[in-house]
Amino acid sequence: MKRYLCDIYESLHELTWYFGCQDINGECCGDISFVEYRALRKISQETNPPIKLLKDALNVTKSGATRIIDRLETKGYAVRRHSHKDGRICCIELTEKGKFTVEEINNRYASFLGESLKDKELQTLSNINNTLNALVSALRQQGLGSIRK
Amino acid sequence: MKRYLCDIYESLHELTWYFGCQDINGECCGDISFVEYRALRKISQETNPPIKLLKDALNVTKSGATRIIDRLETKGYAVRRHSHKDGRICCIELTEKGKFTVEEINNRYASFLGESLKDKELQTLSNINNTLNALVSALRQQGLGSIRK
DNA sequence: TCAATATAGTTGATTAAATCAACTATAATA
DNA sequence: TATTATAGTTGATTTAATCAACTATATTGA
Repeated sequence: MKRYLCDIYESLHELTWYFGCQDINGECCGDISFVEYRALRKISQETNPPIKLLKDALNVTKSGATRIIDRLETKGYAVRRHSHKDGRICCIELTEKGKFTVEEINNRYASFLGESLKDKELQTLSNINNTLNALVSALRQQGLGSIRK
Repeated sequence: MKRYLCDIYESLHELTWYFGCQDINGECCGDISFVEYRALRKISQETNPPIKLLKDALNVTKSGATRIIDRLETKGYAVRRHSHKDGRICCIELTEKGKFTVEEINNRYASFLGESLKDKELQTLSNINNTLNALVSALRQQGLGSIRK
């Protein structure tokens, strides 16, 4: 049991290295940083999320989130819209450029992954997928909420 | 195939969130940052690695690596030793405090993981482990070297 | 052998990006 | 309607990275 956990932890660390903090061969993100990419991804998965949601998703402070959006806005990847329902909230929306870019980067990572797994059986891929899903939902269940102000 | 890849990529992103960039409930690292922890881990896995190895492992520039070691040294987690074989190289060594700390943090993460998986069969854990290993070695094979100066 | 080149690491200056604390504005509540 | 809570922004500061120039040692090859 302990042995398995340590090995799994070890693997997760290494996976993290590949997917968690860096470009792929220097060609990931053009003029956006990795957190900015993560922000774009999150925005693309939600419908007009408020800044607070990004703060939690990215685990930064709210001023940190404000600034990430500032940067994305300046570079033309996203815009702030005022909420009609609640005047305090601003809803983040991707521009066309933002949508295009997040897709492009997603594809680059996915094809890197595809390249790595190109010799695997379909069954193996399905296994990997199921296993990761199980792992993710176990972790998600346990929580680990945002810890920043 | 494409579908699997996207899902897998999605899971990896989420795993990354849990293990790749942040503290666990604010209680991970005390006075060391996440990259510093990664550096400690790497040092603990090698025998007196030179700075260059850390630069590659952490994907930072060599001056970046120098500074990470500076910090670890100042805080008493590691020391530089001169190589006897090659005067240009300095070998990084963990102090007792460093060894203790990296173990402690490893355990904290592993037990977070263990908590999440506590209801799983041993067989399931074994599956997860095998699957992750397969994934990691596939990625490792494909490369993705350091891209910093 | 020794000049040229390569490698390992450090340092000063700069930049990027985060934090904190104080602030404005709106909404919820009692 | 006064109080409190929530969403977001801003100025000042801090952390930690980069780049370019540097020192020191090792390797190479004419």
